[in-house]
Amino acid sequence: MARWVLHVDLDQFIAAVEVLRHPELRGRPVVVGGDGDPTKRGVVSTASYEARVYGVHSGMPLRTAARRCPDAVFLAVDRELYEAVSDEVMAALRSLGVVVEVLGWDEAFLAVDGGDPEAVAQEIRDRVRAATGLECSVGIGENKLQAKLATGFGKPAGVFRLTGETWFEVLGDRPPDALWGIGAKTAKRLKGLGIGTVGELAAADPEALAGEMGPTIGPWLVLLAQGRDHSRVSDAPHVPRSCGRETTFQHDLDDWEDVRREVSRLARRVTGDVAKDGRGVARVVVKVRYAPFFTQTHGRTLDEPAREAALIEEAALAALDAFTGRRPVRLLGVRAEFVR
DNA sequence: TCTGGGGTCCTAGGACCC
DNA sequence: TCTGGGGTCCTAGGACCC
Repeated sequence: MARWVLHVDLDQFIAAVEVLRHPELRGRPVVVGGDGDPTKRGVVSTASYEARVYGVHSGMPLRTAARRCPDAVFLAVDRELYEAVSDEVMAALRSLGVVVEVLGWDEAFLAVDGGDPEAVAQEIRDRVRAATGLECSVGIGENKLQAKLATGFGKPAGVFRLTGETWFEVLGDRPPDALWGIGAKTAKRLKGLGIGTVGELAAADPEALAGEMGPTIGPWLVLLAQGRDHSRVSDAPHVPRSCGRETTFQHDLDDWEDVRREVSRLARRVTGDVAKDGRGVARVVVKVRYAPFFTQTHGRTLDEPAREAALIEEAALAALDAFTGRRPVRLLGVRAEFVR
């Protein structure tokens, strides 16, 4: 195993890419999300640092962002552009000749040998800037978990090293949801068990937590809090387990005939994605989110793996029949699971 | 005041089988 | 009145991440 893991994370990636193509926006609050219209349903994908000062952040409804920062420039999400720039970033990282594991558009792990990881981190920052004009931050750790968490302390445009030696000094008194994989729900459950910090979680009994949180997750949480992680940095190409499409409607769908028509449309879009993949589909799952933001799913397993549009659409409509509620619908989704 | 779209993995309960 | 126990598969829901 390489001595060091480096985690590279682009700073405000989507907003920064938009500023690159609209240089006149540099220094202004920029919010990218939805179709760029903050009066519509949608959330913030990324806000520039100038917008974050106003309390705007990822995941926030666009309407809320517009209220908090009325002077912000709102832009539509442009996936193809971000994918293209992301490819340039990853190519710059691979030019170092090390194993690169891509994690979405704007993040990667690198396995690095040698005694001066800070020098490698600076080299990474220089190469990414030269190739794309973008700034990134780099976390250095003895494993992926340490490196990933280190990056947050290096932002923006910095480098931070987090090791087994400094782990508790840096994270011990923080709440468990500072960790990668623990969110608000799990943090709240842990709090109910008297565990309020990373240090306390690290000292918890894995067996006892298995009883509370499940046989796999319980013991894993303790390892996470101890900063232990034995997973390798891997450049094996990612093989998707499923592919899906979903839509939130600007106005809730009241008429179930409209719902059926939209499910058919989504199923045909998914069929298009499936055709590009080439593998067969084993199961089709339909998701319905009703107006009060309550979500249900139902699926249909195909008699045998298939790629034909008619069969996938038929399975989606059959799955839709399992929904008996006829309340207004705000979101529909169709997901195809590939044969394993 | 509202809450996207793309995913992954784990859990719990029921069905089913021997 | 009592009605095992273990293993596996399937399904829906939950939590999390970018």
